[in-house]
Amino acid sequence: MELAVYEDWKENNSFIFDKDSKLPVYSIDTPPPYINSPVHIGHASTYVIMDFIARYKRMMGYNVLFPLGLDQNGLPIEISAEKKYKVDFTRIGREKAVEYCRQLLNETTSESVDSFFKCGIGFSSWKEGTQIGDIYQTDSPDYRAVTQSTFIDLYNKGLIYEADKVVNWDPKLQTTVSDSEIIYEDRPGFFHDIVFKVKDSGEEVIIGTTRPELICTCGMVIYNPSDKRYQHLEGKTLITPYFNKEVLCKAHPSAEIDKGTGIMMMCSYGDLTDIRFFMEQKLDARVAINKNGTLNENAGDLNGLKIKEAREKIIEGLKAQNLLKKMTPTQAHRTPISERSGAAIEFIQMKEYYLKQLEFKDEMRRIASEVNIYAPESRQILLDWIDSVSIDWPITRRRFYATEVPAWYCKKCGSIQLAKKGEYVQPWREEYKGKCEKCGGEEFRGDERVFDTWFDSSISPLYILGYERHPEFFKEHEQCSLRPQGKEIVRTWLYYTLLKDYLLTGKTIFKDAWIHHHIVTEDGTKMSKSKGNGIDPHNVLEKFGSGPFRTWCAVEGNLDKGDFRCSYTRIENAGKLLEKLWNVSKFVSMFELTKEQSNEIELMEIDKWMIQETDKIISETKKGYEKYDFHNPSVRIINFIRDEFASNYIETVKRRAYNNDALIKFSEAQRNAAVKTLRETLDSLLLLLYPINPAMTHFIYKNLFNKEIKEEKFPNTKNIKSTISSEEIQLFNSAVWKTKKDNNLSLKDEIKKAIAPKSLEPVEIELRAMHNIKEIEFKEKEIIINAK
RNA sequence: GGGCUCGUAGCCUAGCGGUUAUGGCAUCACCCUUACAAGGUGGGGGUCGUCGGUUCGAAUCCGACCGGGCCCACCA
Repeated sequence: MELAVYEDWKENNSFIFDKDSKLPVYSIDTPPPYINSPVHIGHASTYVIMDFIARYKRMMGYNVLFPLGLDQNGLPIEISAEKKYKVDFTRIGREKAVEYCRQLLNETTSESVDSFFKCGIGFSSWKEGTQIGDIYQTDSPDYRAVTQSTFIDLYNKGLIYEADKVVNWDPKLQTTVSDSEIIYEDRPGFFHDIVFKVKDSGEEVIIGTTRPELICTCGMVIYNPSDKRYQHLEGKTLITPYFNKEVLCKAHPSAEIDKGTGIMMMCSYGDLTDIRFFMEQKLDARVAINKNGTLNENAGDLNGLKIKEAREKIIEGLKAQNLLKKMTPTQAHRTPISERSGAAIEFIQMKEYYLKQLEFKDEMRRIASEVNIYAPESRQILLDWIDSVSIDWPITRRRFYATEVPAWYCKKCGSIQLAKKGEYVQPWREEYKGKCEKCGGEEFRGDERVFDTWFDSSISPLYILGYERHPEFFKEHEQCSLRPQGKEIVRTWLYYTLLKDYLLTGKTIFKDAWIHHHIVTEDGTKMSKSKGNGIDPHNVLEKFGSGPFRTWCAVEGNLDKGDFRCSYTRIENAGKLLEKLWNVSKFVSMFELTKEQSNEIELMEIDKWMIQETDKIISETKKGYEKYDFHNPSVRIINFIRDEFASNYIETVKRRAYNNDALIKFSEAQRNAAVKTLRETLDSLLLLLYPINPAMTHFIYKNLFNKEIKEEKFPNTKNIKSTISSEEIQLFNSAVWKTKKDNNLSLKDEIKKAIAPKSLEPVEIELRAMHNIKEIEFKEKEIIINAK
């Protein structure tokens, strides 16, 4: 049933974004999921909550831009293509690699798009295209052209420079590897105790190392400042064994007293600590490892040997000179390993482009404080990250399926030639059309590098708002209303977006950011494919439908405050809450008013009470929804429907609505008032729940009021006051029910006498009719029920 | 190792200085009452992680510790 509703909305482009509309725009920078992996329950939940936001904002009169993006760039695509077609990209060449990626993407049915559809999400559009609101792909020429044009702009602003950088290098696959692809393994190794000599005294200093072949790159020897054993070496010059080079000895806190011999040699590019050390001490890094995993001329007679061979050779050499004291096996030497090849990672230097960020840290702090972050606690993640930024942003990678650096270099003078803005170019396979601006040269080398994935994705808000492509629209709506995203990518996606868009436009790109936590398993641990403890949204949708799932997303808790625990039972239980709404609606739909009847209304006190209570819940809900809090309002609404509306109000006015009781007769106007209040209250409640449960509320609304709920506005308060206290009426009804129960009476049985609080006096007739009370007396606060 | 965050009944959650701690799920008992048994009504269940401190008063503020979770880094 609900799928038919969704289908209908999709067919009729019900939520299409009209960029020429006069309504205020509310724009959502929806995170583009990777399309080649199925939707995870975590994705499904967060997109559902985004849909709550979009639907609520539409009810508030906004023209909501809620586009779906599909991320089709980068490593995940490359890896699955390699796996699927059983090819090795480093062997087959770039042309073919890109073709395989394209093939993979063509063959991938957009399963995730279908899942979002079945969740009842109302994106602005369901068709792919380049108009504002359309489904967009991050690998489309349109998107990539914008990415390239931002590079050109930033380059021309002098914010991008090229510099040498140390990269993770996989010598086996011949490629750079990103940090996330590195795993650490405990590999057995050896501590080699080798002998350094003090230059002036000839004193022997024993240093332990696991990488003796890197002695040639040793730039300094350090010990801990509080280590008494070595203090006499401060400032002395040591001679390295085998290579006989001079290095300085200094105290430095990164040497630990208990490790090895307590004194260590710092080599360029043994590991990342070394790299940082060299930068800090401003030492010249001497690179000894080639891309193919062999040592170079810096390694003296080890030149040309593979790392392993070099290590064996130098050990022999040291032994011969009696400079190797002993080799101690270490069982747990944590070694960085390439996840894909199993090869030990080496660190080598390569030229990369950098985007300046260090000089904008203060500006970024200001921007971080300007964005409204929900929940505010998450702002700290961003601030902490800004504080810890210590190098400019390296934006280039040596990969295949990503946006290319739009640059060529003159073969004659080496100067850079940038592509024209607005065109998507692939310099690695295309010729530069033109002459060198500097020397008039006509031959060029195309840049072979591609951009870091965050360089692409950090323009998503610009892209969806028509940057560079729909200038008039962008000019008017350049601040994006909302960035919804996970907390784990605050330091990447959120930070880089704020940074890059500030550098491009000088503005704070987002008004609000909603930072969500994660969906975890029932025992609070992370869902992971390898453990097989995940919950598949397809199963959930198949078993229960989107209604219970969406309700669960709303009532479970505040996803911006902490993790959700997920299980089938929890979702199933959430679905039960909807049953009440359905039954209540069935009851209310039994009563209708003709035009004449609705003009003849005499509100009784209990009706006023219901209207007053509905007013309260409308304002509370609005307050919550404004803060992207759907949990507290939805729980309140559901409780309200059950406790106040169904159990108390409906039970009380039931007889008045039927008005066919032989003993108690109500006037026509009084009866009409009950029906009107029933219908109007339900109307409001359905509207409040529409963002959470669009299909069910749509269905009821259509049947009951014959109107399209998606075109309705958020309900207004009526400002009617009542003297009845909610607490007292609920307590009184409860007391009667309990007395009957305690006395084994049926609910129809008679109560002889009841004493009720004074405020309930206006409801006397209805209370008597409802509970079958013979005599009722009103006193200040008391409730006494006499059954017999 | 560094940082962030969270510990409230079997499970989840509200409260975040002031009567007897909120609600849901689960559990137990009773009930086909003309919207509703995929339901209704009622009940039981808590030393608010532990230990100190501030205060007339602490779940709430401060400190230490214990235990989850996440992010980052990973050591000659």
